[in-house]
Amino acid sequence: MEARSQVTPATPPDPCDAFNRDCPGREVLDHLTSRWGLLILVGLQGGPLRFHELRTLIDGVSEKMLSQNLRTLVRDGLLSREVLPTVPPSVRYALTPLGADAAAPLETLLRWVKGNAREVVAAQTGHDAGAVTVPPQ
Amino acid sequence: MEARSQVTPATPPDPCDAFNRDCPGREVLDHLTSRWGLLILVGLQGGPLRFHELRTLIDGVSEKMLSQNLRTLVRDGLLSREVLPTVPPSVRYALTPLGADAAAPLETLLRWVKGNAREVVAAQTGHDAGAVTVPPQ
DNA sequence: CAGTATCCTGGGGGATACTG
DNA sequence: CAGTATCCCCCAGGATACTG
Repeated sequence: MEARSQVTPATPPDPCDAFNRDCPGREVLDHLTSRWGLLILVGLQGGPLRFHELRTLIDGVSEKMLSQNLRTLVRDGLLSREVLPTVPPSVRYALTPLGADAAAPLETLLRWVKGNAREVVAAQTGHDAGAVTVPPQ
Repeated sequence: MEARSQVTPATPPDPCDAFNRDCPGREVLDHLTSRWGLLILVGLQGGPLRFHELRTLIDGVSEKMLSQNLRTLVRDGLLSREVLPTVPPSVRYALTPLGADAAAPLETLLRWVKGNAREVVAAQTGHDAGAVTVPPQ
């Protein structure tokens, strides 16, 4: 294994660039940036939450979508799922170390949006106003 | 207004939290994290590109989707679109300052995926192997 | 409480063809 | 070259109902 010095001196073994269609990163990226997946990951940064707590936190998500996304993220190794042996069963979802790692840039993104959404909306309306295809006479 | 001081003393004027369903940030977030939107923004970090250059860079995108996403991002004020008066018309897309600002966290995310996609894939296969519903025998 | 199952609809998104 | 228009399929995702 260490005899491979001739091929690529210092090139990191990363053929997994999302700009390529066959890269597995495409799928991972889709999970991370899916509308609900992103909010789940970031929402869990404050600590573990139960199903219904997540449902409450993430306004507008349906049970189906929440459940579906949770399963995907657990499968991806980004979340852990722990069933507590209480009488009404309760399940606790938490970020794995890998998930916490992924959540960080997502939170940065979310914060950017929070701070700049209004500016974007302003740009939209400005654009719509300026893009008059039919100049008045 | 000040008579309502009992409710929330020092609430920051940011009702635009993407965790709320009616927040305009939801839509902005969708544009930023859409499969092609993200790659366009990050792809333009190296400098302006023309339509077909983007099409080549972003493997697998159709002309329709590229065009559609470009229009959306221009409208959002994240990209600029400049038509050059050449004989075969050429169009140059570039990040606006706002767009460059947004692209930064997206690039961080993309780099994370690039570095950790394999680990996620490994988690997936491990999960699939462990989740044997029908024990062999 | 924490889901799964089923039905159904809108639109994301690909392929192809045409235009300025 | 840089798109727009059209057709069409598939599935994300909501609503509702049922289960352990």
